[in-house]
Amino acid sequence: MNSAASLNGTDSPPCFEVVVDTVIFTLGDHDLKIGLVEHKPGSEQWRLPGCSIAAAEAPDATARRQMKSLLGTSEVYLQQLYTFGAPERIPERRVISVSYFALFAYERLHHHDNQEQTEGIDWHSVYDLPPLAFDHGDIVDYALTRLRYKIEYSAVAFELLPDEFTLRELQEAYMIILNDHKLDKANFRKKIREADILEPISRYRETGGRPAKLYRVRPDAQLEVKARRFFP
Amino acid sequence: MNSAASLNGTDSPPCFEVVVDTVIFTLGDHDLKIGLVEHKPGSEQWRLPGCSIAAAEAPDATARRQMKSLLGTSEVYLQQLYTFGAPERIPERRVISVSYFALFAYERLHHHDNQEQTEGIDWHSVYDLPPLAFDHGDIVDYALTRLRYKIEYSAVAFELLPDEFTLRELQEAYMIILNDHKLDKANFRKKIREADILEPISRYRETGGRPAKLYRVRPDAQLEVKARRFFP
DNA sequence: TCAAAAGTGTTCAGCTTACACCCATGA
DNA sequence: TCATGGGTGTAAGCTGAACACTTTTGA
Repeated sequence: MNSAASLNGTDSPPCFEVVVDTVIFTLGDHDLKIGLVEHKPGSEQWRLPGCSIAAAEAPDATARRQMKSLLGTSEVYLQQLYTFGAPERIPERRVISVSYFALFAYERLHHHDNQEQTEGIDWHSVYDLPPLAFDHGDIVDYALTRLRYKIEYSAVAFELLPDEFTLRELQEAYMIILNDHKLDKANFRKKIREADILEPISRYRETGGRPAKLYRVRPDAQLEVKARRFFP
Repeated sequence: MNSAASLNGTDSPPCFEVVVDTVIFTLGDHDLKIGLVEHKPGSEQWRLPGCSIAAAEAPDATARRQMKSLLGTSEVYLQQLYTFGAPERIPERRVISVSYFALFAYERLHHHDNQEQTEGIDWHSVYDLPPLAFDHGDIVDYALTRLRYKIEYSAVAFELLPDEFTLRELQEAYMIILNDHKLDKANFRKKIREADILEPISRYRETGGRPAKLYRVRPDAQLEVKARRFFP
């Protein structure tokens, strides 16, 4: 009954399978979507794409390898989220999951070289998800919360947009991710202008009315905004 | 060379030792300190207290068990931070570390029943740390960053204070943690008052001058402050 | 009566919010 | 010339920073 024994490392420690599960976000059809795979073929249940960590591999590398395999590129914004390890999270197995989120521009799904690689993945709106296996619903909830926090003090929203975009498209990205469609256009634009992270390019996007100027992220932009103090 | 094989789980996945490493913060002697253990007896190197996850144990439970063992109580604020798993992080071993931070009121170190339990731990100022083994310096840096973020949008600072405290003591806690000793007294108090999370008790603390009213956290207080928007 | 520390009110600059307005294009 | 969406300026109100002030105790 002496728990100090295991603290001292005198027992031989147990051994675990460790996987990386990734919530891949993308923006398309005016919606925020994540990539899911069918849990069992033909079943109505879905799960996050997951991948075992290899023996001599860092978790970050596992996540990148997974993106390369699923999306055809590992040039994806990736961030570790949380490690889920409740013993009962997967029935009759003991798997510890290191979760990540990935941000991926929708246009790249249809333009990269080996398009067939993405076939295993189905895209589902985060606002209308099917039943998810295991604790993957919790992982998605957590990923969405963290994504919303993240876009408020850094500029990761650009990772979900094409290289060139209009200010309206950027604003729409924020509104979709935050699920808040009441952002004021004038104030949004002023903030973006003051943040000094975009530069206009000399082309325009055709819209229903006046054409919209196209912008891109300044190559030297400082995307991490210094956090203001909430409290006190 | 087909990475899809391991994605599909057809290979038998490798197996890892997984430990919990905890950065235990406390406030004392007008300083922010963390608990360290000697890496090897008599060496000048230190490390974070760590503990292997047991076969049927959630990582959170491992962290609580560790606190019970080290501090004599598991009633400690605990939060998971990040999972460090680079293959070279520990020479000649393969250990994945799920890191946590813990917040613990200093007074409890000297008042709880089995005081001798804390003997393995030495307390070191985060502003003057000895050399740390492995990647534990990175873990501490990250924990400190996260603690500073956390106290700015939630009220976890109280976890580091005794049950009863003066407003000056609270302000000092913030100044020490943020390493910013220029907080304005009047503005700090106004913020705290408006946050409506404290209640005065009818006793006072003797100080050098006018006695200071003692406060405690309101039992029904909403300690997580809703995040304001940084960006846009 | 003085030092020390607790505790409060007031001003001003800067930011957020709300909203009104003009501009450029296609039908 | 009208509908549509792009794009901007400004006034009102709120927040935060700075600072001066009063209060209560012990020496």
